[in-house]
Amino acid sequence: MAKKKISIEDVARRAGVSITTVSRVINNVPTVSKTNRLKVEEAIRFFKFKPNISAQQLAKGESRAVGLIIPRYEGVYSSFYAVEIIRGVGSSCEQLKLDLLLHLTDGRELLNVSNLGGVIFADIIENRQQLESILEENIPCIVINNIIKDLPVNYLGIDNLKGAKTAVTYLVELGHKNIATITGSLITQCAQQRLEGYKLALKEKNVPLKEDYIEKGDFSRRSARVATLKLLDLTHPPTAIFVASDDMAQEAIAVIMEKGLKVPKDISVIGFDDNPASLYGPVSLTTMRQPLFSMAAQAVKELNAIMQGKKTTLKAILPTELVIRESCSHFS
Amino acid sequence: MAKKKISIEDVARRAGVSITTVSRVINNVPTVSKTNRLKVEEAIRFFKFKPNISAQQLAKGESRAVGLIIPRYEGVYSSFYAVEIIRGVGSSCEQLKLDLLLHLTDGRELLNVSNLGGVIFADIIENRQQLESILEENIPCIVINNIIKDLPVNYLGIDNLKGAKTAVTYLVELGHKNIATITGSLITQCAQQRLEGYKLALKEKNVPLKEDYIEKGDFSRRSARVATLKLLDLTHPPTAIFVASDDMAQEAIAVIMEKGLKVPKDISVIGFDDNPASLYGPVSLTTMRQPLFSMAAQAVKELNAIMQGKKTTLKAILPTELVIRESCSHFS
DNA sequence: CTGAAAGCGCTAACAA
DNA sequence: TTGTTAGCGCTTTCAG
Repeated sequence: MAKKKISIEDVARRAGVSITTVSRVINNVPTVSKTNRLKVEEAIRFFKFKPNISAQQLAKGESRAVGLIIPRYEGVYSSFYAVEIIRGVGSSCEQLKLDLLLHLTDGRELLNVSNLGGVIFADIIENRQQLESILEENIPCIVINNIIKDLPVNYLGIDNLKGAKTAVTYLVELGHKNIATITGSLITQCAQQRLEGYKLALKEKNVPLKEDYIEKGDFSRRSARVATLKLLDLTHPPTAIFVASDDMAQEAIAVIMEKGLKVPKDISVIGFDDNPASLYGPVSLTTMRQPLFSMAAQAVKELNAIMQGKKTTLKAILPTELVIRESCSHFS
Repeated sequence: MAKKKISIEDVARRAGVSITTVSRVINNVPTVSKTNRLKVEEAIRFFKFKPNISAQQLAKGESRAVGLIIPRYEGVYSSFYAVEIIRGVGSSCEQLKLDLLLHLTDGRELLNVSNLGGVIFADIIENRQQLESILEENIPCIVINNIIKDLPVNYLGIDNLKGAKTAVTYLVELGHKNIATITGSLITQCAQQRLEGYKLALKEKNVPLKEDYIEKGDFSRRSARVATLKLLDLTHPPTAIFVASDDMAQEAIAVIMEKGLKVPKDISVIGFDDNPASLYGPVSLTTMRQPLFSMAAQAVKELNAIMQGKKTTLKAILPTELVIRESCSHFS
């Protein structure tokens, strides 16, 4: 902590007022005379005084800091996901003047949130214990990117099921019958849901499900490459692939082109994310847009409202949107 | 903050000891009898007691939290850089049981670090004021990815100049005479240094510098695409390109291939980063490896040492390393 | 080995 | 509009 110790008292002395008055100025309490306010402000500037946050938190019994808990599973970081979440949360925190405490966790130990005003869980993977313990402490909390029905918790998720269904239905309606999928890491709820949506769409459209057409990836480009190669090697390769992330979809397209095939002429590819990078490949990617950044930003706003007692619960699921570009075409 | 208020006092009462003894147990002070220690531990478990961090900080006058300040310039996040830094810092903080406070900043307002034990600046871009003010406060501080000679500050940088020079020299030694470069965002020191290194290498090898061969990018794939197209449209297009980031290099390769040219047969491309994604394109990328993750992780360790008074200064520059893969070949 | 008591820097009644 | 005073929950002398 800071070595020098200019405290509220020094400021008070120089301004010739009580520390209470200084405190009032700091906290923008209106009942301070103009003269005193000016004197205090001068003294603050003079000392470059900044209030001690720990003391403020202790005295007020509240905090303007939010904790962002990110599970540390293999490949979170390569998945475009973590970055968007951190950006969204960070940007909203900056706007609302909230401090942001970032916690990468393997879920093994409980969190001490005594200096936090609220907590955001960016997905829940192998760390339900932490969530449950936070819930007991009765501190404002929101889970994002995960829909949790069996716990009394606020969440803000994305409709991955419907998103995937929309994507695959789109492929079916383009005339495709042989539609494969490359999944994300199935320890995540979103990857599970996207796989579910894939199955559901086929079922509704009476397209038979082939186990060979389901390739398990883990959101890494590497896994997408392996998966795509396997799909291309099948006796009856698919004519369309639904890939669980844009990043993996880009890799799939690269592999397909390396084999001398064309996208979308020979094989259609649809992704999931709407990663801006998808615009600048050899073929611009048709994809399902999911609002990660705004989900994260909104979560902070909602959390802030809850922290201020303006709101109590939140259970919301954000929609995705089909973005049609060049990587899918009619089956011919 | 937590609504329930089990304090050290509750624990003391249940254990039948003074709060001082409880405090001793919490802080692992050895002078506590085994019986008392056990009683206290039982009570802590019973109440699921977690010490109030703000109170601890206030009483101790020190903090185990480090602030990571990330400048908010256009495109930080698309640059692989921020993610690696956050990962490295986050991972080290977890190991050392340090809290991590993340602050995305546009550099406009000063930071209140009263609840921090130390600060890491991830690059300095338009926020020197913040740095200078921190320096005045005399709080442990390290700047990473930036070499600052004119301020008495600890830094841990990367030898971008030499790295770029090595890369370009490698191209020259492969027989190339027409070597272009696509720069990163020149408001960053690293991009400037890489451009400098490019020029230096050409000079040393007596290869004339052509202004046409210097294309300004900004670390985004988009900018790389534009730049590459311009280079290919020149009357005498380059036979080799040094690109300031792997991400941009990948895009350059994509563009080159779209034009029906081959990498490295027609044009050699070398990147900078050693982004794992570079392995999985159509051509695996030759690049300069820079140790971002470990730089960040090391910064935390050094900062921790400084916070504990075990060390006082740090001025270090980490080397880069040429990683030869498939995207460069002899000029023929 | 243990506990009483004095603060850490600030806020929040309560009086004035 | 202002100041006095009593804490917030914890650590840390200092006696014992």
